[in-house]
Amino acid sequence: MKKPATIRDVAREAGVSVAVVSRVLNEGTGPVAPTTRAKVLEVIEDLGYRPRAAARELQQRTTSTIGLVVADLANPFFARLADRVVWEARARGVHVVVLTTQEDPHLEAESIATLIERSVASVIATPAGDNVDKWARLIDLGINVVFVDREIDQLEQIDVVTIRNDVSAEVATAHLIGLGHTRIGFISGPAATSTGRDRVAGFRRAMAAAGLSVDDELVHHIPFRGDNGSDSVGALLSMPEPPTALIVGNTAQVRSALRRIKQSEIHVPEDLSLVVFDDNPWTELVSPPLTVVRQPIEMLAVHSVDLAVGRAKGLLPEHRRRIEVDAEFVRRSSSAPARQSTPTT
Amino acid sequence: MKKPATIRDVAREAGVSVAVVSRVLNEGTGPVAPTTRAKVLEVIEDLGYRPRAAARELQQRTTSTIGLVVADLANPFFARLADRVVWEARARGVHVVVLTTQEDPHLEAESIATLIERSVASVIATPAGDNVDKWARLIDLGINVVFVDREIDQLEQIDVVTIRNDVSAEVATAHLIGLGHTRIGFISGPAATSTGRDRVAGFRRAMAAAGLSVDDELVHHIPFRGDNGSDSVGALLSMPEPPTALIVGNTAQVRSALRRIKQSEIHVPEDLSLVVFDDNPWTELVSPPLTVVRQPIEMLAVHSVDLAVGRAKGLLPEHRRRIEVDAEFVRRSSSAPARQSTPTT
DNA sequence: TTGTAGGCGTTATCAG
DNA sequence: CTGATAACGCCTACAA
Repeated sequence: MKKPATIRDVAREAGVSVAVVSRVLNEGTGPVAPTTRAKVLEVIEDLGYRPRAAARELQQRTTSTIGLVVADLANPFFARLADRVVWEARARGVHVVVLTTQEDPHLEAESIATLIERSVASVIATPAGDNVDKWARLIDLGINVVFVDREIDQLEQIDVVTIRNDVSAEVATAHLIGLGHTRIGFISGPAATSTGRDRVAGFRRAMAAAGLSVDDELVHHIPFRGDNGSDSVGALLSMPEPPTALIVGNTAQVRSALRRIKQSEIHVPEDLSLVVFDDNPWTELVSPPLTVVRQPIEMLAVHSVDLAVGRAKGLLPEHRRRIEVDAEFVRRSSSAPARQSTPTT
Repeated sequence: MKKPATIRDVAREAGVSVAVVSRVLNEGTGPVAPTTRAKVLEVIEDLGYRPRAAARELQQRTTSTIGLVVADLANPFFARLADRVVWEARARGVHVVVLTTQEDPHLEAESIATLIERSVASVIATPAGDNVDKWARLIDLGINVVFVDREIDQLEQIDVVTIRNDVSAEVATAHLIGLGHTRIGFISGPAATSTGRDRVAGFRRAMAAAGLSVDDELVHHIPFRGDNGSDSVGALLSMPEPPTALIVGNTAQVRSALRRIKQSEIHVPEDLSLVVFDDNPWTELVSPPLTVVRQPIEMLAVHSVDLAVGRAKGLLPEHRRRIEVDAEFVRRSSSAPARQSTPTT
């Protein structure tokens, strides 16, 4: 266990000053004679020298690290987002510190504190909805924040990358209406989240456009964590007049909801048409393959990293940016025409 | 965008020296009068002061950061591993820098270099199999390395956390043999990986124990990435005498394999019994629900973090540790008794 | 119990 | 083109 070589070791060994070594390390900082440069590079190689990140960060103001704050990586949506973010970041030479919050505002606050300590250049996050002041403080400290997927209304100055949630829900709803469904259930995220609200808004808009009224009992706002998807499905199916179609607009609860449906006597799509917000390869492997609203995760990630890194390098226009990407509606076999409406018992 | 307060600001504001502030920051470093401590804490709160991580790391030798090197987060196995690692690490007050390699040795080497620069305390990794010297160098620099899931034989001094791959495969195979199958296909990972080899070894052992010979054409070593699972299944099913049972021991290829089976005319489990290495909630939502070898990801993560953090704090015995955990065999409906063996066409 | 001063490894400023 | 040298923010002997 030998201690790592420092820039001084390299300088001595190469017979030059540390300043010169520093210059060959960060090209463009200053002039270096070709011969000297070669010599230095050779020594660096010999000693296996690597500049110490901590020392750099200390004297520069910023870091080549960005923080990624998501609820949890066990959720395929976040996992894939994280995967792309890490990948895109690497391509730009920056590292990613991943923090998970389990949708817990307290943990989120803690994560924010951590990111401040690490003086990251930027952070990409899917905010839970609270901690408005904490996020604001981050901005205040000059740390660039990019909200992805979700957003917080009060924080208007923060960059946002999101899918068109309302439109996506609208399309999904219109699809079902077109199939003759009139009683449609909608399971969404918490009303405190932008996605939870926007999707329901789109749903209502589509219903209204078709001249259909919405039975509020059919609209469920449920948390992302836990097994509420199952409960919601249970409640919906045991209604005196159950819906003939269901949209699960809460990606994290799709599995839970699906499990409950499988356990019941309900057949999809004969008894219940199903559309879910999820782009998970497994959705096409279940029976029947699910009609889905596929979120373009890659796009979300790319844009987020672009903003995060771009801001850090200060080469983006001052004003806050809001990037919306379209989700893709993929019709498969879980949605089908409504049966002749049978009068209530 | 005001610049962050430093320890000096706090000291001045509190009317004490930086040493005192430092002491209240790291309790136990030295004595501080209760009143002074209170005053300092108050100022810290007021100024929203946060010690700068880079400065700390610079003068201390080590970091409170560990690196996690996995192939990609889009793979649910790694995603869940990462999730637990991040979580367990947080519980111990350390951060995680996640790096992905896409199973590419070159990217892996790059990741290793990065981790050296960041002078992380430890790294948890699923090594691709090459880069033996690079990993060794990490050790040489005093950075603790923990291999999880896979390992590299030449690196005997490195801590390892893994499931009992051979036994798991043996159990799965014995299960199928018990159901009357004699021609069993096995799709495994690359022969260059420990998991790829060990699982096949277990498979062969079980076959031998039952007095069955193994047709080498039925054993496929395929990469983790790409769509080879589908190809393998295709090849297997189009053999003159196809297997009546199949074990997919390459988690990353389960989906690909499954998709191909669904596309074919083959019925599971009537025509083909199926057992896969995967613990993914979706495996029980497909039809039929899959019989699986469930990897205890949480255990792998916990032990890895324990080792990584424990080593970093130097409170673990010198000698290298090797932790093996049992995988859980979960029988569901994709495996069934073999039909009366029909003679070859 | 508290304060002073030196150093951690780099980069940046300014003379040579 | 190259070389001293002063920060960067924090910890830690060593003094007081």
